[in-house]
Amino acid sequence: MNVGQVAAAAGVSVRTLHHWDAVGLLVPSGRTAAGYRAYAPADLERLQQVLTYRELGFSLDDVRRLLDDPAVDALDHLRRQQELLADRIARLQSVAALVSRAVEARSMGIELDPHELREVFGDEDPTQHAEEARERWGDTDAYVQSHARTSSYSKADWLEVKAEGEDVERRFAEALSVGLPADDPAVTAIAEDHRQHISRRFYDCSPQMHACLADMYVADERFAAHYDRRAAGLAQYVHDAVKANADAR
Amino acid sequence: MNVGQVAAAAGVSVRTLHHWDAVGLLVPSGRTAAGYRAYAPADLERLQQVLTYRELGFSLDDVRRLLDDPAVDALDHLRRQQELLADRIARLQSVAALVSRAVEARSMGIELDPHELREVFGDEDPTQHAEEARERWGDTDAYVQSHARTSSYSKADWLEVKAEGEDVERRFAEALSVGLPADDPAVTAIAEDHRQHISRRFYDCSPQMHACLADMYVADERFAAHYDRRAAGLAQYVHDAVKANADAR
DNA sequence: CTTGACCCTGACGCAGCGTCAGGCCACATC
DNA sequence: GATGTGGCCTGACGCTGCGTCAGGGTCAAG
Repeated sequence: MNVGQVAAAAGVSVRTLHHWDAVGLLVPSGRTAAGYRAYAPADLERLQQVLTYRELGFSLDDVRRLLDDPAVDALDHLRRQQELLADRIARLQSVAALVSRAVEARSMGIELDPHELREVFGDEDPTQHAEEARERWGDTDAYVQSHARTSSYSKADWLEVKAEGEDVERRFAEALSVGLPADDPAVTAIAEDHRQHISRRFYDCSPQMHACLADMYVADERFAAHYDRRAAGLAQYVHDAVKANADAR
Repeated sequence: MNVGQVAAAAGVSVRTLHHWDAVGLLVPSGRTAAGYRAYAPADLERLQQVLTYRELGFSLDDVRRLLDDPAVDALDHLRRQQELLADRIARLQSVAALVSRAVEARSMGIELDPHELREVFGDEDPTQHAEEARERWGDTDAYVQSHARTSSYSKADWLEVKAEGEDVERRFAEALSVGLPADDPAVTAIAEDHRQHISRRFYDCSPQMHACLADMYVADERFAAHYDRRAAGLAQYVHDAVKANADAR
């Protein structure tokens, strides 16, 4: 096979193959009389491994060293690539989950601490963070579902979501200001509306899950601050109302 | 604050701050008499945002535009970031699938043929043209819908989708080879199946939209080449069948 | 007043290619 | 056999996001 065909098959440019040849990463095993590069089947196999390692973010130099190590054979490479890919995918998924959380937080008017964002991208143990995230958010299904839904929301959808959230909060604040106890049926009804808002817009939120969220509203400073900015003690009030609503169900 | 302090605080090099100054990404709001860069609190705030966006993989140019354009808000960026992450995850998953197949093939002593390569890395990979697709169709409802659906597809789903597409193409090719005219009911029926395949798997595709797609199948070389590789004239044939089907509806 | 740790502005280098430029091959068509 | 047309070749320069000197001014302490 000549460069053009190989490039098309591999989804890279001819220039890229030239470059890989020049740096000794993938040197075609033959040339035609006219000097055309001729790629043999073995070259294509190496090409596939180059592509995979490159996809994984290795530098060309690293890839070359990996593939030129005579102690490691093709099958070893493939197995290693499988592991690396699995790690990488898991890591990206945890990043995606974080971004989703940022989107949710944003839609409620809360800015995520950039510090927190950076934690994920730093050189920390990815599994550790994934566990922590799962601990905080309880259910991975909720993530997946939330992401699936919100990723198709238009700007207008987001405005609606925000308006709904606003409305619920306003009603909570009003109930608090007129002195209704948090377990009053009128207030737990607002909590129920809140739960259904989440279920409709983000993910199926059971009363138990909702109670979990409520805990976070007081435990997480940012959420607490968000509510308390509207009215002093609102975070605790919402928490109590949600708990009362969950108990009633 | 001067460069050294800011660099230490932010965990970047002084050279990096120089660079960001030079390209207008983060220009300190003051200079001392001696020409030393003087960073104000507002500069540090901007720095935080730069760091965050940079971690998220935006180019410096993009970051500058994001921060300097008051019309776009952070929510948009986060959502865009969600999409990019979903794309990358999907891509890595398909690479992982290929590697797994390569392992199986290897352990059975079978060589992997170049066609397999193309499936993942080449022009038949469904995620490969994601960037271009966004550029061309990013604003359309169809794109948004398609992305929302496909982002939740598993590896197995993709295999099904591909098999369905394969089947439709095979039937078209067969109809062509036995000499059926493109507007024969048996052929427009295949076109209809094709349309419903798209509607089920990607986005609601009206007959009109389908006709538009058909135009592209002959106009866009890559699509044309894709069909014509299976059988000479197939792109045009599919185009005609789809048009006839659209007219009949 | 010196010393050493800062700061400044160029300027070059690096990866991993994209993108011409200039020229040779291959195959089809007139 | 001439003439396209398109693919191949080898340079060579450009780009991003800085690292890394080089040559020189500045500041606070001793």
